[in-house]
Amino acid sequence: MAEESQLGSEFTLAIFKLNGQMLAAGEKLARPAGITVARWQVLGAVLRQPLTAVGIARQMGITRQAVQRIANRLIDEGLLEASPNPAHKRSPLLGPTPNGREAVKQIAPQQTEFSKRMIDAFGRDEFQRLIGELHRIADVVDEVGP
Amino acid sequence: MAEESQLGSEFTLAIFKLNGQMLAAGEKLARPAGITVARWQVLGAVLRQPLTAVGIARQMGITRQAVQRIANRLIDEGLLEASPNPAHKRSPLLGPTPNGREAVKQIAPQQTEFSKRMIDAFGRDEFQRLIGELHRIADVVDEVGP
DNA sequence: CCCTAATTGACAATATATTGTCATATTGGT
DNA sequence: ACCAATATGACAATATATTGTCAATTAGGG
Repeated sequence: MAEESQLGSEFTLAIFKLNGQMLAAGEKLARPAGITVARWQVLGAVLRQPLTAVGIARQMGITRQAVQRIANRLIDEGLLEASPNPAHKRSPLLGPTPNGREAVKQIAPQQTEFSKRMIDAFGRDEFQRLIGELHRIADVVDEVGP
Repeated sequence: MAEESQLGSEFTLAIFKLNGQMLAAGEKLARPAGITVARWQVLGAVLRQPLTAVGIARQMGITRQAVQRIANRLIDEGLLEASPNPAHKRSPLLGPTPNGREAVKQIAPQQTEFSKRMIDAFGRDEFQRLIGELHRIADVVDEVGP
């Protein structure tokens, strides 16, 4: 009976561990550019097109307040800028400044390097298969989650 | 060229998402017992035998300071107790109080239920295989990580 | 035995995230 | 056009985690 519980714990702890590893890897990559993983994610979200804070939050899967806080700091630091949103007076569109774009650009080569090493280690097909498995797991957790 | 980078990002974000899901699931399970996931993890680590704060940190994969902070609060709340450590005067052994044990016990049934639903959804063999994959991924990240 | 290393708890500063509340702006139905 | 419901940014309180520092303890080599 407790056997199921143990399997579930092992599963959860395995994911927590992976999260810690990827977070640590990300910090290591982002640090030279003077930013953190969270700021990198926010900047990354608006590289292609400006988004509102709420839009960034949706994409990142965290609360809008958390994004607001980071976005405000990025604006203070001159990496992000707000431009008027025709569709919403109180919710400006947020986009990267040249400095913000530069910071993300600085990280890119090492991030690509790291990705390549991962892909090489697993094999490209296998790596893609694993990503598929992760998505599938997320779907199942969404379904059966408490 | 940037294709590798994208695959790597997708992988990382999939793990971040899973982490968020399992964290949310854990909070939902732990809340009725009046504790959080982090406190549950700390209490769970010392159920079988008392450990020092550093020992708990090692098992949880976080820094000793983070564990200290949580342990101190758990002691304040009467869920954890320190007993003299013959092997180290400054580093007491931490173990659950009856109340602490009770809190964890309260969570167990729902956690087992959730685990069962996950196992049923995947199939037992498949679920175990996935856990194996997660461990394997962690090993590879440890090897090739930046 | 002694002296240097490493370990450990305490404390502080900082970063990330959540929940809750408030005031204002936006939207949608009638 | 109006009014209720919703969305949004600002603000505050709380929880988790990291890094860095300090003093006291412990461990290990000579």
